[in-house]
Amino acid sequence: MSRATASRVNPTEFAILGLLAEQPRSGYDIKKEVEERLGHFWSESYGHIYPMLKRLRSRRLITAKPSERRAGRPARQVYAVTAAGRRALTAWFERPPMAPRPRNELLLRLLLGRFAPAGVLRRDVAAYRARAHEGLVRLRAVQLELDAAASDDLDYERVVLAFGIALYTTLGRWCADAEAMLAERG
Amino acid sequence: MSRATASRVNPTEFAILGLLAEQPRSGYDIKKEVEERLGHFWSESYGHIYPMLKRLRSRRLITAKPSERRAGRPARQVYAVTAAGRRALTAWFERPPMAPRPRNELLLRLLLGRFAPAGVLRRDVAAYRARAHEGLVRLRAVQLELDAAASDDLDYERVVLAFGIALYTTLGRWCADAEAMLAERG
DNA sequence: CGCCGCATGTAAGAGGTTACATGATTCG
DNA sequence: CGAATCATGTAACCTCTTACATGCGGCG
Repeated sequence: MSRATASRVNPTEFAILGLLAEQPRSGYDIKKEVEERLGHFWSESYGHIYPMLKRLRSRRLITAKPSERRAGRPARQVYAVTAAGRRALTAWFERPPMAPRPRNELLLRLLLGRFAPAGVLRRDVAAYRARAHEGLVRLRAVQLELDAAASDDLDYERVVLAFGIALYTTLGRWCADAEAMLAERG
Repeated sequence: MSRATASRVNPTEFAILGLLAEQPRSGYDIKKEVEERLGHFWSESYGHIYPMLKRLRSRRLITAKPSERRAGRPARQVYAVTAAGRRALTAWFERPPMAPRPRNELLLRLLLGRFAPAGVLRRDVAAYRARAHEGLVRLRAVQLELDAAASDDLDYERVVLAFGIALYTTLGRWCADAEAMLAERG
């Protein structure tokens, strides 16, 4: 009755749950995995991961157990999803993704460009282009690896990769055009 | 001394400051302007705008005065930037934009695709494509308007518009490919 | 009369980052 | 020995959204 709560879902929670569904990991591993595999379109900080692990555990969506001692490495907790955790993961997929809150500071700056001191926008666009280029280089390297291994399991990785490559390529081209416009002006 | 504070800047603050630099506006106007002109790449809520206006005012970066009565409209506060406000705006341009925290839930879902119930990802990608298409249609309409008015002042608007069009076009294409892959699989 | 658009604001709380605290082990 | 990597966590704080509260005036 009364208020239909339902909706509230925290995507970070499900990023963690999903990574743990792939295989058991520690908080540290999760952070690494996010950086290496999802870095181009996702991010998490320790200060968010650890409290979230605690919370997921208190809801019995994951379990923790200390890993067996590995030669000269500090102790670590390894987390794994429970059956309830997998159900929660499925339920998350069921509801559509939240519309992202758009927030592109570079475009905000450009739109307010008449108030910008000379040169700063060119600098910013150039930096943006450098990032896009760097991203593209890295993703192409990943692409080589993926092309080598022909497995259907990797179709999802491939489609995500294709997104990144298409995006960085487009951004790079746009930056070049934008820089040309800015150069003409100033 | 001790800690070098310096860096902390809130982009919302400067979005507001920038819009007020263009012309004096009320909180309501700011919200409208953000939605209409920046909606594709920026967003703000009343719950953030009003407290921020208060804060900017307490720092003397903006001033407030009640608007003259307009036929049958409620009273409103109109805010305008001070000289100090313009300096703060310039200082903001001086420092490079913050790197955005990447957070694309659709890609997260795709990467965890093996855990998704059948069909949901196709649904999500289709919705994404629909949004891209809708965005593209709207921006093309804006483009027609902009092309009509040939003014250098609008170069910034044009370059931002070009960004949106390039992005939505790329996203639409990628979605089509992604849907093809998903259809093949399931 | 009730709803819609205009208009301003607050309170609670979610979500997330940064900085800090701690400590083991490996490598140069 | 010092630096780097591995590893876990907490506390303070910022940012921002949602839901709520309030009220005017016009229109059907």
